[in-house]
Amino acid sequence: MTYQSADASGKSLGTDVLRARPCPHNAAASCSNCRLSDLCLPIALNKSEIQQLDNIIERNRPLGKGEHLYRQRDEFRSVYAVRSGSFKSYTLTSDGKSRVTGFYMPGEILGMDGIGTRSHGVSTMALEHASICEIPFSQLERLSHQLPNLQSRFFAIMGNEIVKDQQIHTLLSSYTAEQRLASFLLSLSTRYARCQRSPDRFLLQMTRGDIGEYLGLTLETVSRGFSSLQKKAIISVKSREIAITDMTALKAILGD
Amino acid sequence: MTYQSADASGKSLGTDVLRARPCPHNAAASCSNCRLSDLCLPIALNKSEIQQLDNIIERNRPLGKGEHLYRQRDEFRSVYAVRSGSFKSYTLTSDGKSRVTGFYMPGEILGMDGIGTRSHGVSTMALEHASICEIPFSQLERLSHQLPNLQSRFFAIMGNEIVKDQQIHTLLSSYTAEQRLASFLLSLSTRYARCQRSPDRFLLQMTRGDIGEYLGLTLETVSRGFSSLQKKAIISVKSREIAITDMTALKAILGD
DNA sequence: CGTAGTGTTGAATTGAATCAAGTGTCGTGG
DNA sequence: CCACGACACTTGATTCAATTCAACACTACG
Repeated sequence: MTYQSADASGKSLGTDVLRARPCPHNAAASCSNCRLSDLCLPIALNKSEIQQLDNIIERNRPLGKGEHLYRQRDEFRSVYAVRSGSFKSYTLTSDGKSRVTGFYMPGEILGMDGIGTRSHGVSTMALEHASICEIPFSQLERLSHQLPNLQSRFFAIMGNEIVKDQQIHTLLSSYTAEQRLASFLLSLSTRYARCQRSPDRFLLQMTRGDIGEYLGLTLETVSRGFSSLQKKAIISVKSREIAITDMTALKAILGD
Repeated sequence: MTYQSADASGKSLGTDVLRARPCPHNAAASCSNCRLSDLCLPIALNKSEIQQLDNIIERNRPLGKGEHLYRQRDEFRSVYAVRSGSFKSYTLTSDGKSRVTGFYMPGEILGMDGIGTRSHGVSTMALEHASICEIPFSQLERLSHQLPNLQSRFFAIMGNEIVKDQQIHTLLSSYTAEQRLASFLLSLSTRYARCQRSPDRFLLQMTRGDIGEYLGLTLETVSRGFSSLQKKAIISVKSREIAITDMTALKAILGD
């Protein structure tokens, strides 16, 4: 289900913020008029460059909740920009358990795990109705070769991905359960803000189990963590709806 | 201290393997005759391309043990290829503790954490006498723009770094202390093999504390883990010297 | 020779996992 | 339209793996 219907439950935390402005599914038929263009691949490209990028992008049919964009071991062909909705990437461990490696929101690039190995190291699944821009990598390489700005931009995107991964490394190797959750919520908050949505009131599209698999915790610990943060009046939780009521305190949990 | 002197203690685990073939410090004055060229940046480049790459590389004076290559928040200028010796990258957390984000061995590329942000997110320090090839990034970008093979190669290197980081994410979020150690030793083993050194007999250049900071464990747990693996006759440990005596069993620890 | 850094091991403690029970919600099909 | 089953979530009790605290051994080096 999408956030709209969840909000329609009547027991929602608050106003219509959660219902407002779903990221556009069909609106943008090109990068030029996509309102995510200032946080996606096109940053730092001029009009004609964006036009050329546009030409190689394939805008496929939207994915339904639970549908896979690609699966672990699939041959790598493309990277993807999230246009609307959200995704999770995950691996299956040798004993069959799944581990979430990342969540992706509008304007973010995913699928870069296949670039070096030519095969995807993780599976990626839509967490809700979602749409993507598919960017065939061989064409992206060819175009990057013609447009220095695009090459630079893609190097930067990959560099940022590396930084993000290193930060998670640090988080997993030294934070307590509550610190991990605080950090997770803050990350969602800034990313929602980036795509013009409320930074202190949003709907989780993933389950407690997904969050746990991402943060190295069990779903019970995630649930207890939310309860505990709520008891401290730092957040307010109603099932998937989160409101951050004391941003300062939330940040303080990460260490003073 | 270098591995030579440690080996000279007289209580070494075995033969002269640890002493043999230190990765060359001064030998390679160019990529063309560097014996790491088949695992470093030059892979997939032809002779003339390697020549051009060579021209932008700066081969600085070697670093002594404990010296920094760059520090967190330093302006980003270059990426680096390890020529000899080994390095650790680490961050300082808000409460002053350090967390190791990676170890780097000959032929590996480091410093990519600065590409997106234009400033280094971690500090990098030599774990022993070591030498590096500095590759000024603006020049690398310019040259990549001229040489599609180099652009491809660097995309691949960054992609592999992302995959490696995701694997560590999985490791930290689901492995036990002993599994983390087993995985760490296996990683070192394959990387030593790649640079022509023994895969089952090597010297750790990092402290138990470093390993713990990398794997999200305390140094005591690392020490106990080594002792436990030794008791099971899977490895043999004498301070920094490691011999893997039962590779199959070591791999089996990671899950059947 | 003494000191600082590194490593080992033991005992006590603890934070999160596991096990378990129960509630709430949603979608489906009768 | 309601009942049913599947899932998601919460909370409590217990267990356990790793941390913390502590003491001591080894090595390297000024």
